[in-house]
Parts: sequence; structure tokens; C-alpha cells
Amino acid sequence: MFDNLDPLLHSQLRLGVMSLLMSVESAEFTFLKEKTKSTAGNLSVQLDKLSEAGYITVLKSFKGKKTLTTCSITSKGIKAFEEYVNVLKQYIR
Amino acid sequence: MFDNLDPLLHSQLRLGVMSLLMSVESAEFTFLKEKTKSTAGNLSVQLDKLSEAGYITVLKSFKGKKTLTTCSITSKGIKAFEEYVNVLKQYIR
DNA sequence: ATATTTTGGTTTATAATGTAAACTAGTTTA
DNA sequence: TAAACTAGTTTACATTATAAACCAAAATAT
Repeated sequence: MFDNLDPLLHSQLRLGVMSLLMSVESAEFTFLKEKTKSTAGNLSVQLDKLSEAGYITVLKSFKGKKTLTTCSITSKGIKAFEEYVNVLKQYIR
Repeated sequence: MFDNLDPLLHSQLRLGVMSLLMSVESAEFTFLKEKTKSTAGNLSVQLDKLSEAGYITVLKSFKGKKTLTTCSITSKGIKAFEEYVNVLKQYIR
């Protein structure tokens, strides 16, 4: 009847991040923070979790002299997102 | 961009329950337990929360000599479910 | 030059939530 | 009449989410 919803994706903030990353090549930390209206701390923690799971890659570099954190979704992340959406459809028909 | 997902519905078990209740007149505790593959304890707690929120009504009666708990979704619950689904679509496009 | 604020984050403490184990009360079966 | 089952509830614990507090460097104001 109901399959399990990937708990990593079943979280408002992480889902928002993944949703954004599904539609762009890559996104900066500050961009994700603005779009999701999250605090930096919360976002940082959730990006770590997605990264740990291999759903995204997080690249730290520099934009001029400022640190720059850039995130991209991985193919594993894309698969997981698509699967999550499919399972979700069992719930919301 | 992303509206908030009603935290009461953004829970696998509660969402499963609401999903089931959306498609039936009413459902017995044991029916919900089987369909959602939840433990009785967990289900009991989550039904309380949905009931507290006014999303469902919980009626206790008897089936022969056995206690019987019957749940139905309220109009408030239906609205909340529909709104949740709409918001969710912002995330999963 | 040097305080002060801002930017771009991370760490960590706390609050909120989810879950199952332990329990209650009554019923059926052996 | 004792053991096992049904139908749940309570409660203790584990997990998760979140923001406050923090850090380092850069930009700005004094």
C-alpha cells in the first residue's frame, strides 16, 4: 500500500534544497539560504546530511577573497528524489 | 517560493492515515493499523494528534463486546490535506 | 590605523518529534 | 482457571530539526 518515504528527503528544508538543485546546474549556499528562507545554521546541517548520503556534492572555493560553498545534486540524488516523488504519489494519489 | 508544509501532515504515518481516510467514510483502528503497517502505540499517538488538531474524529464504541475505535476525516481535515498536497507540488513540481 | 559591521559559514545546545516497549483491561480458548 | 489474544493507551527513549552562539575573514566607518 504505502512504501516508505526516504526520511532524508521527507524534511521540508532538505526537500526544498533538493527541489532547487533538481533545476539548476549548481547553487551557492547563499542562494539556497534565500530561496528556502532558512537560517545559515540549519542549512549547513542539512547540506551536510545530504552530502553524507551522497545526494549532493558540496564544493568549497573562493569568490574573490570570500569563501564560497557551491552545491550540486548527484545522480544518486536525482534518483532518490524521483523515487521519493513516486512514493509520495501513493500517499497523495 | 516554498510555502510551509503543515507539520501535522508532513509525517509518514499521519499522512498515510489521512490518505486512507480521504477515500473512505470511516475506518477502524485495526484497519488503519494494517494498512499503514504501524504499531498500535504509534498509531494511537498519531491519531490523538490528528484528533487534537480537528483533522479527524475518533469515536469509541463496541463491536459486540470488544472495544471499537472508528476514525473519520473532518472537513477541516480534508481542507488541510488538500492544502498540503498543493504546497507539496511546489516542492516536487 | 583601528574599531565596527557584515558576510559566509560551522558547532553545539535545546526543543520537538517519532517510535516502540511496556502496560491496562477485557475476551476468547484450552 | 490459566494462558493467550485483542484492542488499544501510556510513557520512556531515540532521533531529528532548529536556532543561538560562535568563528574567521572582509568590508566599511571613524
